Amino acid sequence: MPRPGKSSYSDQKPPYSYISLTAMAIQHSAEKMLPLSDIYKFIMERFPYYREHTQRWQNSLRHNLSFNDCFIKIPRRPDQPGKGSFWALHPDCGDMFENGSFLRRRKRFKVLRPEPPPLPGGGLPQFQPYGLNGSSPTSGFKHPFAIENIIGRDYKGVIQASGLPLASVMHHLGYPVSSQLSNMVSSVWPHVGVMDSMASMPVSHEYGPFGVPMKALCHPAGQTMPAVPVPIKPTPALPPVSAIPALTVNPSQLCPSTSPASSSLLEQTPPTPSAGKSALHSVLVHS
DNA sequence: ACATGTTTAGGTTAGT
DNA sequence: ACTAACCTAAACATGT
Repeated sequence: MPRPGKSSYSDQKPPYSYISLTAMAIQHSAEKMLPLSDIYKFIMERFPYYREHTQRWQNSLRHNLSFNDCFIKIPRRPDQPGKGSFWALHPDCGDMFENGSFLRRRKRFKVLRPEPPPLPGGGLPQFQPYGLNGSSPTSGFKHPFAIENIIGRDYKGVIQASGLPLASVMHHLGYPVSSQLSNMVSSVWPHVGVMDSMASMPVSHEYGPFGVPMKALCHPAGQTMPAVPVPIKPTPALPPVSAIPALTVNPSQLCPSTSPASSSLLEQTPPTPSAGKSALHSVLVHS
């Protein structure tokens, strides 16, 4: 497998947004997750432009990690000492870019934060629909991947204080519970096992995503939850970084109006045949 | 102290 | 022109 080499784009600013640079770094890692410092390292090693003004762009990058729901934070296990958490890509973020442009993501549906509900036992909460055209929380949205992050962020205190599983809180709010979230957790935390339905979740583990204790993602022992049907769709995988075309031309040339829409990085093709052997590709194969 | 993470605010740019 | 995505700065909180 090709490995990224030393550098590309000389001192020019690469035609990638911070989101795509970060996604590249994460996707290129063996574990599909990286601590912040390694994301910095990946970018600085490959793009000399980012070896300067580190305060500026690293602040922006941290802002992107926190602000964008396509990135999820995964706490370290006790046997993984070090600073900060790992950052991973949300399982549903595989089609963020289209039309050959890595400067801007495809247009997304607007996600509205739900109003915080009363504590459990205080009645059903009111929530705003998200997605377009008033779609319900359980259907019609195209990019639902922000939801678990929002729930986990907004209701972390409730979850931690009550010991309720995140799935229970989400169910309480009227949200579907993504099986992909469970699958991702189990892939990152193999000892947890597969949580493939709300009715059969493991218990007694310490940590999980969102800074929530693992048990909060699982069923309290002895309790059963009503199963919520969740449509399972295939998760498009991000391509290896070697498949991402290097674009050395003016960014305005990156999105020819005649190019067919493409839904994943893997499907991108270089704008010109010669660009196929572009700077980034060449450094990728000379490690 | 410093790195990491969160949030707000304001400006810029690209797509429609 | 309008909107969404993006960039940058900055204040502040938290963790090591």
